[in-house]
Amino acid sequence: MVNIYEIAKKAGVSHMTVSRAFNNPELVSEKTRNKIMKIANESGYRPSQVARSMRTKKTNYIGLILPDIINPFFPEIVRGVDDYARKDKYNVILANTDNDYEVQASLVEMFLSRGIDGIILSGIAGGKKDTELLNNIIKKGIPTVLIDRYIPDVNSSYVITDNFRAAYDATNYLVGLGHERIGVISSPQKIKIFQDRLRGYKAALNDNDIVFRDEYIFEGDESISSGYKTAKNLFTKYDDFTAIFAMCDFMAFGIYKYCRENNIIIPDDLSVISIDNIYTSAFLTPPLTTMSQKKYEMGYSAAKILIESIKKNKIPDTQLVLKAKLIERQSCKKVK
Amino acid sequence: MVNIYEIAKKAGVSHMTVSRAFNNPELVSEKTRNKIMKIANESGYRPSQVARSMRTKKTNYIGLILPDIINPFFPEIVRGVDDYARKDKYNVILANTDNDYEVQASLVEMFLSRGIDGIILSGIAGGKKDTELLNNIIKKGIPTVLIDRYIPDVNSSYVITDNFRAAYDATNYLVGLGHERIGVISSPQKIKIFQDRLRGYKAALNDNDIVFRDEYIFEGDESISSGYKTAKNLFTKYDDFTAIFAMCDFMAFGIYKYCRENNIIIPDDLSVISIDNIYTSAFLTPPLTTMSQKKYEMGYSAAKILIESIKKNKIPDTQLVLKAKLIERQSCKKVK
DNA sequence: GTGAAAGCGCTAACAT
DNA sequence: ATGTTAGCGCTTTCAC
Repeated sequence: MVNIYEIAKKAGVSHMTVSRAFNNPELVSEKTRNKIMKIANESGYRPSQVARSMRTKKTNYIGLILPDIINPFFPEIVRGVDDYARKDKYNVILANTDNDYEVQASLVEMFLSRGIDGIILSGIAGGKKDTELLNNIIKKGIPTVLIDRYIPDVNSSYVITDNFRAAYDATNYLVGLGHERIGVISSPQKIKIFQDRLRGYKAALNDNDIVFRDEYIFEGDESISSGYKTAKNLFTKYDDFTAIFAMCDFMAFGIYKYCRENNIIIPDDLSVISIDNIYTSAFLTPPLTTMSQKKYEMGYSAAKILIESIKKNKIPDTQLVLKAKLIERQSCKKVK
Repeated sequence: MVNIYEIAKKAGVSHMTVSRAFNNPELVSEKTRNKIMKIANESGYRPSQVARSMRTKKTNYIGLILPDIINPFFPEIVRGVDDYARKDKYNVILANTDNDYEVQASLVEMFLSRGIDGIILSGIAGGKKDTELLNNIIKKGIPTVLIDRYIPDVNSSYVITDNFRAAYDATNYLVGLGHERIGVISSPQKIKIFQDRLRGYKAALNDNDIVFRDEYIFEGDESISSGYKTAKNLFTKYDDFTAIFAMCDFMAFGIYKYCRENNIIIPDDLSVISIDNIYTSAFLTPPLTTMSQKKYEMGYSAAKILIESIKKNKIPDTQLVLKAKLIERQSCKKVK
């Protein structure tokens, strides 16, 4: 590939003038600059980012680590990250982990070896190993922003949804529709944000003078199949719930499946609300009422926080909490 | 960051021995190697990929350009690409274009400047500008593999679905169920693969002695809203179709929406089949019968083809055509 | 406004 | 099995 010296030679200037013409055009006389640019264009010259990174110790890459891009929760986040990053001439390196700690750790190593400028960690599970990993990254001074989930004991920058509020609002909405017996299809309570959601549910019941019952909580994971199985458990044990609050859309998808197979009509026999608003939840029958998480904005803001602090050469410390928004569709109905 | 010379010094060897210990361990005595590795670990040494790339002219990056990761067609492709790439210690740089030619072109420039080793182009629209861009890339000798869409006049490597066959099978399936009046909700016929699908539809009718009628083709784009609008057009003009073949799942989603709003019951009043099998089409009511494209495999194979040819230092020339598979769910029904 | 020298961290090529 | 030298293409620093 043609390099800076060739251009310099053709233009009759030193290679430094060429470098300046690209990086600090104001330091080069207009005439010289135009000449250089013309020659560069004709020669198909492109500054080598690799060589530049070598000197500057900046690569303009950010690493984006997430469990699985196939999960419809993530694509919007990725899009948000990419959109902000590209505006600032950063590129995004994407990598899936399937929540495997070993993979996560080796990715971090790989990223460091590649000299990436910062990391966005989305959907980190939050176990002991994860905490260790995150602490490690922070100790190394790599700018890092968490998305969607945070780890309580670790002082890191993050962008998350107000999970307490989202669950509170969802529950409150059901109560407003007259529901009192509201089951919960819960995601793992070992994960902080789901604890927050459960607290929101309890608080809403409490504020409406409805007694909370532990037996109404049915815990699964975050998959459609788990939603299905957990719904089955619930209906095997009780048949008098008028509504279910699912902690994520995927779990609601599973509930839909169970109901379809068992002739339970949503919303006539059962109201369903959840949290997420993934792309296709609007196309279920009936369209799913859900608390929409601002996924795109989460990605966009996380990239903004990360890149701004990279530029200032400091560790990001912003903690951003976004409100979820009720998307009223047709899976909930008034009772009595 | 600690470099190769520091490790060399601590280990009492030359920097080349350290380099070899990492890159060609068999050339270093076991004793020396162990010593080096121990010191490297303790010092937190990681070879700099940037410096390595500088010398070797290989970055182990591949660029993945696609219209929009939010479109559920793409995440599985991305996952396939990432899975293969990472096995070979490559990383994927992801970028969205919204089918904007300018963005595509500037991305290619950016990638070249970054010295990426190859490009995967997914869902390229196929207009004149796109053809120009692709020709340009090929002329520059950048290893490139297309996914999902190919450009007929350009001799490039690609991985696509057998679109003719997919449409043929879909249509044939409907005919087998007794349908004869089958409308088509088509994606843009200026795009080659959709022409292929239309040919498949025609061929299946022909083979079953059903006359093809041009008026039965209703063209939209590839969005849900377009599916809705196009379905509306169709039903305004005709009310006696027993089945519709939609060229992509998104269009089918739009049809579902229209039907729900107009009390047309799928599959009792209307059978619907399409092509894609995106993640959530199984969760529509009724679950969508569709020709499943092997999206993950498309991504995986494209990465394989690309990376293998990068390693052999040649331009990829494999053209891979994958069969779509009928996923029989509940949106189609026998007539009469 | 422009240039010369040095060096970022590594590997290729050659030497021992 | 190990070492020496040179140089990849840039930017930083200092000089004019």
